[in-house]
Amino acid sequence: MGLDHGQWNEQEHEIVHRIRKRVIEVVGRNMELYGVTLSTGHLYGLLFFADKPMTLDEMGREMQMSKTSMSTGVRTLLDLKMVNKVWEKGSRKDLYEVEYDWYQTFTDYFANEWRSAVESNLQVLRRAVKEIERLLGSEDTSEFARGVLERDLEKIRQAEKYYRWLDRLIDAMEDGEIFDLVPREP
Amino acid sequence: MGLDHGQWNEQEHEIVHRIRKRVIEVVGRNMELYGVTLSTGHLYGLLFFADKPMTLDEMGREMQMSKTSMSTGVRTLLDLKMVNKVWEKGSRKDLYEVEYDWYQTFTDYFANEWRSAVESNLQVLRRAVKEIERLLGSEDTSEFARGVLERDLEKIRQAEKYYRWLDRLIDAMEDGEIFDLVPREP
DNA sequence: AACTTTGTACAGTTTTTACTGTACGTACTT
DNA sequence: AAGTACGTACAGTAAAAACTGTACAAAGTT
Repeated sequence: MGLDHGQWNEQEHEIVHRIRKRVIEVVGRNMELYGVTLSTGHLYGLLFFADKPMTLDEMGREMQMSKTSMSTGVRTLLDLKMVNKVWEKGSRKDLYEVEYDWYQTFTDYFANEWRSAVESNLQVLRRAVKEIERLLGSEDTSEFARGVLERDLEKIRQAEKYYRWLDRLIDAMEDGEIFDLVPREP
Repeated sequence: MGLDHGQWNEQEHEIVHRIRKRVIEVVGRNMELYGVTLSTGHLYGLLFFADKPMTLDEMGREMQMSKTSMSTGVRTLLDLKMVNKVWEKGSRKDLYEVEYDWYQTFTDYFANEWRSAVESNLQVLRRAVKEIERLLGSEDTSEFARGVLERDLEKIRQAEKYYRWLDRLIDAMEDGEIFDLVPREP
């Protein structure tokens, strides 16, 4: 697990390895909530315990997986801002380490993933509202169609309200207001 | 799309169908954030516009999919509390309709999915902390191992803090406190 | 009690996703 | 300029997930 075997005995190494493995396992598993693969979650766990930034080759060795997989895994985590690329002079390999500010990770996740979902939804909903309103205003629309359209419109309006709320919630996460309501531990 | 063709002309039906389809498409797509399949997302969209609770057979007909798929899809949505089972006397089929309170849906999602993730993580982390503390207290642990263990312990403690925060955030969602910070629209 | 209808378990198939190995472009070294 | 090391694009393969059809248990009807 990337630990120097020279300076301690095999038994101690085993114990640390076992503890880490269990933590990595559960952290990795629950990362599926962020929509990442189990193995990408494990990669994250590996980086979490690494005492220094790691290269793709090192990750591949530890994970017993191809460098290609490490490359794609790391990129996923970069997109989620869960790991950072680190520069170290002298090395021309790319180095990566986890973002240890998990509050930041959490709020970034919403700012990235949820925001774009909310925006695209709102856009489509607004367009649908417009179109329905146009139809309701038209002479040619039958009474029966009016009924259907009005019910749809009401539903869509409700959905819009919800998405606007979600948008504001994401704002509150992005600008840290959320920590007024639910404070961090010191 | 489950609409009675008798009472309006084909053209009107086409228009409504097109509008709904676009909304269903985007709602369904973004439901992948909740970890559900695209087709389950579409099923949700279908139910969203349905003017009455639907049976599995009706869903299958509309979605052009097997009843088995509808059964599993609906169950997924039930687990997420995104649809409700509805009773209607006279019918011995199960009927389902969407939960229109999307605020509720959102907070339930966190209360269900995220809560269990947080709890399992905390449990494992606490256990790891205990074990590390025991090792640090032992005479047999080498200096080098102490260094490693102390660094791990610090990381795990940070993680614990974060999860406790998340736990409180989920509390705030569950009991509606979140709406004090980010109010619903009237 | 025999017959229907309904929902789902299960096995098999198709589709999608994850993963690997090779091949190559870029950039640094000599 | 030739050589080397690095990351990733791409194509192929392995693994996983989604979906279907059949079969059957449970509950209702005749």
